[in-house]
Amino acid sequence: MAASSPSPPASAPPVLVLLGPTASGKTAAVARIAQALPIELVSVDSALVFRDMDIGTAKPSAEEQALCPHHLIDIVSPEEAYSAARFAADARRLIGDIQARGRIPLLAGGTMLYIKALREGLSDLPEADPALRADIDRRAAEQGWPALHAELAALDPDAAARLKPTDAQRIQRALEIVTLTGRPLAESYAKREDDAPLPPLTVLSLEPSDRAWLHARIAQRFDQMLAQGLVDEVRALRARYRLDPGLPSMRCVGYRQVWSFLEGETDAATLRDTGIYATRQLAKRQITWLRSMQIDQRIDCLRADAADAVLHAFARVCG
RNA sequence: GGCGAGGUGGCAGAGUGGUUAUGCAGCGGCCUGCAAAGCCGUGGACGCCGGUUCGAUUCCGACCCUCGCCU
Repeated sequence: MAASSPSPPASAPPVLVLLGPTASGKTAAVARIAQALPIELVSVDSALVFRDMDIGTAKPSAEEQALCPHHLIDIVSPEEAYSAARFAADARRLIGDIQARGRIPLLAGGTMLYIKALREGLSDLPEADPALRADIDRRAAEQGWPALHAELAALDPDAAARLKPTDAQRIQRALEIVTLTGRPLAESYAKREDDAPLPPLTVLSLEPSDRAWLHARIAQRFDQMLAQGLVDEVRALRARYRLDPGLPSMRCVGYRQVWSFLEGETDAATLRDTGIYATRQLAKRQITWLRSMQIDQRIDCLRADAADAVLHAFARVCG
């Protein structure tokens, strides 16, 4: 449930968690830890799950991945969707497996909802229904989301009252749940999935004390991605898979902007600008998440020895 | 040097004699099976000097600067 103190009893094998916004240096810290502790990495990242999306997701290199086993990377096709619920189940299973091997699970990434889902559990809700969603999307395109919001209000006034008529994604999900269960949303939410208790988590974060520093790093990194052939990567993806811009994979930061560029909707300068803007905005949302989360220790990623600081903090709880 | 156009918030870009568009960026926040998603909120401006006026970002004049054309 809640995170453990930094020094849990020796009887509880530690589960390490490292969170941080994009470009905060998580990958470097993981590499450092992998050389010092018997860890297996569980990626907490909604973009690293996609196969063949390497450059734009800043996927750890083969060399980095060789330092220790990596999990939940390259596990779905860009044509598919992953989810917080799948993550929670996958991570839970992996933690058990890794500990059974006598190794230490390190969960690292920047998708805070995934960690929340793992820590706090989810309600017992129906999973996504692609056909139903397609139908809702079609009707939204014809009538607009406010109309669907009104439809939800007729079915479940309380649920609708909680959502803005503009909040497309949540209106869709609420409609989906209410339609599939035939019950008010609040009733569905009240039923939690009953999971076995999770081992205690030791949660660290890498956070920038200076936003300008992060912005500079983001710009530099995006330029690097472009230089490494991000545009060609997306071109290849489009040739190899049946993709459309509405897919979760193609809505990822960078990929969405390249898609638009390849469609001829924007020029190269706009691609660079919007790619950087989108990355900054992602980082901002991640930082907002972190501010409200329970974290055992926050480490400033501007520190030259940030990776070492993370390692030392984790080494301490590992005894 | 002459003529023309223009100088509006970090950027782009409307507009008005009095109630300060808008977009982008930034910043703050929300977050239960798409979350690198989706959504909400938000500060900030009229080149400079003088004049007209009850009142000028808006009208007039000078000046400075920018761009284009001409010499």
